[in-house]
Amino acid sequence: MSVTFSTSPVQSESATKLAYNKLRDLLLTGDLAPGEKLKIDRLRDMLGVGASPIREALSLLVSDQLVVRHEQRGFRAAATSRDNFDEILSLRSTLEGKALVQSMQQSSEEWVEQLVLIHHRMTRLKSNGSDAFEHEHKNFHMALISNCNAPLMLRFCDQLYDLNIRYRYLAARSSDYQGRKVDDEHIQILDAVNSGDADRAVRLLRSHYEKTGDFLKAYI
Amino acid sequence: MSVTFSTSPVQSESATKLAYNKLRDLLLTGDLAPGEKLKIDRLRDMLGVGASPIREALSLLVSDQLVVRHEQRGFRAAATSRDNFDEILSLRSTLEGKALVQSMQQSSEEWVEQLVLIHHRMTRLKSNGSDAFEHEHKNFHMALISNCNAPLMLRFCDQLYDLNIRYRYLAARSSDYQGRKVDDEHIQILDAVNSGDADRAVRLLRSHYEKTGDFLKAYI
DNA sequence: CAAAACAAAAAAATCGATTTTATTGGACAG
DNA sequence: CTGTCCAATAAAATCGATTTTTTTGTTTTG
Repeated sequence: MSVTFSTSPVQSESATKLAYNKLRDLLLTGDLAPGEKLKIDRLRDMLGVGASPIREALSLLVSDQLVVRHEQRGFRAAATSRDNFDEILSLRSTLEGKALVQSMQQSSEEWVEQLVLIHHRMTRLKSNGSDAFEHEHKNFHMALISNCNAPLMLRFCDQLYDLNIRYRYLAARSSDYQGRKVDDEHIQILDAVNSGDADRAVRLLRSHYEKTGDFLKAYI
Repeated sequence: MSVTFSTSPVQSESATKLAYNKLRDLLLTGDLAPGEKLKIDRLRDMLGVGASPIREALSLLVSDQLVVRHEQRGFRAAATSRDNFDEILSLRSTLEGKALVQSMQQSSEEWVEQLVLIHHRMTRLKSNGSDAFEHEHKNFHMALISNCNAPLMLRFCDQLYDLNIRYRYLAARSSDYQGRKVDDEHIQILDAVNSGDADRAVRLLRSHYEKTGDFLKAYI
């Protein structure tokens, strides 16, 4: 396969995709606060693209549940609530538990090696809440369940992860928030996966979420 | 509260919502076939609205998993596959099972009465595959789990219902498809709900899906 | 003074036209 | 022939302007 370099070597992404990524980021970090009105013109100025890509991106985010649309009165950042947080946790527990079991049932050498690698990369970045760490942390959690061969479930888990992390960022805005030490738990889960003990892995994963959940609830 | 009739009494829905509803319908029934290219111009002509609402509606359908978007090469109706069908069934079983248990745990007089009413309306329309019946059938299944007080889960179940029903419509296009008799099963589930036996209700609901699933698999 | 009616402003929604990108169908070289 | 290159076409993506709807603030009326 030959590649031409006559045109730009970097695949320039579409304005819609760019808007989608930036908006999602702003929503997850809370720069666009829960419940906030999302005026097209303002976003147009912020992101430097036209109204059409903005509206398309917002439409994508509607089904991601990060944005709500009110007929003829525009878009808003989805609200947050204690109930919503609890539900996210409960659903993650159910779905990721199921996905982890399935992943382990068809475990493979490659998958486990991949997990170890991603875990290594994540720990190198420390749990300092940097964007790079957050990215690898999501990577790690998704990798843990990625071997389940169930794309729909993974898509739901991905969505739920994002909905969940928004609460973490919101908590981080609180002045007295201190990130929780979690790498011990990650290592234990990884160990259970490695030893093929699915029951233990799921139990640890759930406990990991419960602990993080209880910790975060103080800041909601 | 007073109502003026000086303007149209029917709240005219936005072009986007109209496009969304029509497109979803076309996708669910298979009029827009799995894998089919969805050209904006063609849809524009079909639905009589401009490109912007079409693109917005398609973006909404992307996250609904009924449409896939390929960067710079437009939209396609999501493909179907045996694996996809199996996964939908498995997820419905998990999520609706959970939702039904939660609904029953906080069961109320109103909710059960609502169920009975919706079941009545559904049976009156016979299981003849008419649009009206299909609508009530979805109503019934959603009502069954609607008391769970878990909007995210309901949203997932709604999505999965739609993904699932597409396979039913596709099967119905096969010349030798005969709809399955299902009302006995509905009645049994309703009975279990009414008697407060959650285990039995969930068992029956799952068996209902398994039977329908096995039946449909012959036509995939 | 409270509530309705209206006008002005702002914002959402939509359209038509333009720009960018991908696809198609030869023409040509090896 | 077979694959590469190029031009013509088709389609996607985006923009700017227009239309429609909602919101806001003011005035009028009972």
